[in-house]
Amino acid sequence: MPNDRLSTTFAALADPTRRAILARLTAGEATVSELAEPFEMSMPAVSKHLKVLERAGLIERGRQAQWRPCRLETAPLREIDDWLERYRRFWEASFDRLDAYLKNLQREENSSVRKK
Amino acid sequence: MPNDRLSTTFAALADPTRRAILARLTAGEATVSELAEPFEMSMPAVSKHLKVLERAGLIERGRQAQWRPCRLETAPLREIDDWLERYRRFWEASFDRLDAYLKNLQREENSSVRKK
DNA sequence: GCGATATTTAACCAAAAAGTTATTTAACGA
DNA sequence: TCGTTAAATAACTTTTTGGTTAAATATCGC
Repeated sequence: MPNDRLSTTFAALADPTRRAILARLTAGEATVSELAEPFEMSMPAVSKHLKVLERAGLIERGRQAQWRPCRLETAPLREIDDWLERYRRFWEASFDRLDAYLKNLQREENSSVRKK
Repeated sequence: MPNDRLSTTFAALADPTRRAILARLTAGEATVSELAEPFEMSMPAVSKHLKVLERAGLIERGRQAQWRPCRLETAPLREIDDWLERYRRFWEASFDRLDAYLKNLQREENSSVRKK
């Protein structure tokens, strides 16, 4: 919960409900009730999730009568994309991919053996 | 704190200490003490951060005598990169960038007016 | 085997996250 | 103005996070 921008953005994205809300908003604006509909949780809970997204700058809210339509704001996602840049070279070379693939295979084998 | 992979990764990245550790590891493997050195916090605290990174699959740890060298693992970052894909079209067209820029200007004007 | 070094684990604490229910605010429509 | 609908806020609870200090574990060098 540090308050620098990147931490706030990552924290906001570290919840599947909030990511689902963002995904829904790629289809266009939606009201709070519409956003809440797919989830088995109370409206105040959704309201809190929206506040987290808003404070992170991932959504903006307008006003139309008693509705507060939400829309997606991608600036913070762009910042994450920029942050990732530094790490891309570690996977973009194809030999790195192969290497990772092999390590992954190995790791999965190990863990399934352990689980037995 | 949900336990799906994306949430775990985002949560791990939502802390500046942990991101600094990852950044350090782009320069190569490092021991726990080496990683701890720049921070004003106890070793156990760093150890906990490393455990969070390890559980997220962002680092792997080896053994050399009494040292546990850590190295970067980028697979989870790749997953974030993939997740971002869906949102890229919202900022990649140049008119979107201009649009965002104008909205931003507007918002800043509004909020400074409100603050007066 | 013993002392030193590197790291983890245990036990604890304060603050924050994520949910609840009940209440309040805001705006509509008749 | 009154009832209804949409949403936010208040007050509260439980769990998680991120830190602490003190103790335990593992491995080296001798």
